[in-house]
Amino acid sequence: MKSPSDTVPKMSVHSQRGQCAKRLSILEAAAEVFCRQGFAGASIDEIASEACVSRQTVYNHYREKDNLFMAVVEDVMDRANAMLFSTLSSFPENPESLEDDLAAFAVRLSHNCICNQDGKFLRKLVQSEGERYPHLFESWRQHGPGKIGTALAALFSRLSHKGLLQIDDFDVAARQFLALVNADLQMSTLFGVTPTEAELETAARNAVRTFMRAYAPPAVQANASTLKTA
Amino acid sequence: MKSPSDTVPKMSVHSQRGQCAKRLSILEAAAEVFCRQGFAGASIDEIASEACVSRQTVYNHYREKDNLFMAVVEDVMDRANAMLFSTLSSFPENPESLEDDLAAFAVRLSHNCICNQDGKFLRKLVQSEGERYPHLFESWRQHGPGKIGTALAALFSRLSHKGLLQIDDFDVAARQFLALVNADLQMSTLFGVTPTEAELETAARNAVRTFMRAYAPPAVQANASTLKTA
DNA sequence: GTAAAATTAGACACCATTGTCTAAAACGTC
DNA sequence: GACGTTTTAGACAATGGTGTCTAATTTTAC
Repeated sequence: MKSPSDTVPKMSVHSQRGQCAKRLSILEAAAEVFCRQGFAGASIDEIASEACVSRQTVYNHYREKDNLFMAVVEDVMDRANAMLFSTLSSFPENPESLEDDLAAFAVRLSHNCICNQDGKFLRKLVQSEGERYPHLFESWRQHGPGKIGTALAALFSRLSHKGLLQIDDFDVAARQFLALVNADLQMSTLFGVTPTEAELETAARNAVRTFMRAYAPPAVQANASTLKTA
Repeated sequence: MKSPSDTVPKMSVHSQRGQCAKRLSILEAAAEVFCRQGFAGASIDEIASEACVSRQTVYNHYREKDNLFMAVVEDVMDRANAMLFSTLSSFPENPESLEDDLAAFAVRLSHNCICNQDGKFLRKLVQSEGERYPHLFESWRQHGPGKIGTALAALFSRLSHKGLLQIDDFDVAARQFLALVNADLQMSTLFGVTPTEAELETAARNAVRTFMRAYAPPAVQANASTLKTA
């Protein structure tokens, strides 16, 4: 559809903006409604109304409900993926204080990838429709945030080689790190409440403290012990 | 409706058994279908057919869909609750080997309360309908398996007072224990696959090892350290 | 300003589902 | 075997959703 700009600069930015705005508006509303009501419970009318758009416009852009659903999933996954990469790139590879820096990283991870709207959507989605759409689950695991575990494992492996951590199984450690970060947030996230920044920090502190106690090398572990008993 | 048994022993056990069997069959099928399709996606026809019962019979017993749904939730919660209590009562209060016994307990917990059909149902349910039916979530948290954390905290507190563990915050430790046990299983449970007994045991071992490293008192911790380096 | 494209409201056929009703059949008790 | 209860199949109206169509209106491009 895209024509070379030299011959046909027909569709100006403005026109695309108009269409694009509608598309985005629909996508956003659809994500919201699908997340709230599930696929079967969501109606096109509701989505259209929430997007401030006529029902017909929805059909013009996305032919049918299934199609819209797929588009929403793809959109959310792309965004979540980008956010995940961006957050992972802030992993403390040369930490000043490993515990502090890991905790700060854990907060960013919760905030950007787990507790936000996209994270919530994907969790609900994979949980409720993952069995019926196996390719959805597979795509989530391989190209989406599901691979977060693998990525973290690689990062921990580097810290371990530097002698800052003492880890035997990086994949297990990565999964445990994630699990610990989630431990205090699960109640909130399950219910759909976004935790406050303070809650996020407390959860991260608790998680990292336990993680460090389990995986810090002897020297640092001794340090942590004295801190604990102090 | 119930009449005193001295005047009207009309309905014999047999007749009740017939009705009871139908009721249970419907309840079971409904749980299955609601779990698979969600509330909106489940149809009475499908439930009736899966229960080998006519649609009218479903309506005779449970008037309307909402009512049936509530009944299913209550039934599953009661069963899950009973199973939870039963499993918690097997917590190793006087352990021979704390690590081994905790791991065995973790396996029982996963097997009986988390990875079974009821656990899966409740997780999907609370995740997908918890926001729309707040009382459902509240009931899950207070009277259902949601309080598993609190119960575990009390048990850990006893171990801690005995000097077998060194825990500062029992609630945090309990949540972390559960999170660690789930860490390796989340992928499977999210997808809906029931993990094998071997996977359960590996997951439990990994979880308890990390938990012990973080919370074992100095003497035992030294022991674990030597084991680790050996 | 004009023409093309996009958007809108509304009507529409179609289908699935809910919940009711009825008459026949099956089951249980006595 | 007669009676009351439960179950069943099927028809049924009502509802709400999907997806299509059309004609009018608005937006955008030039």
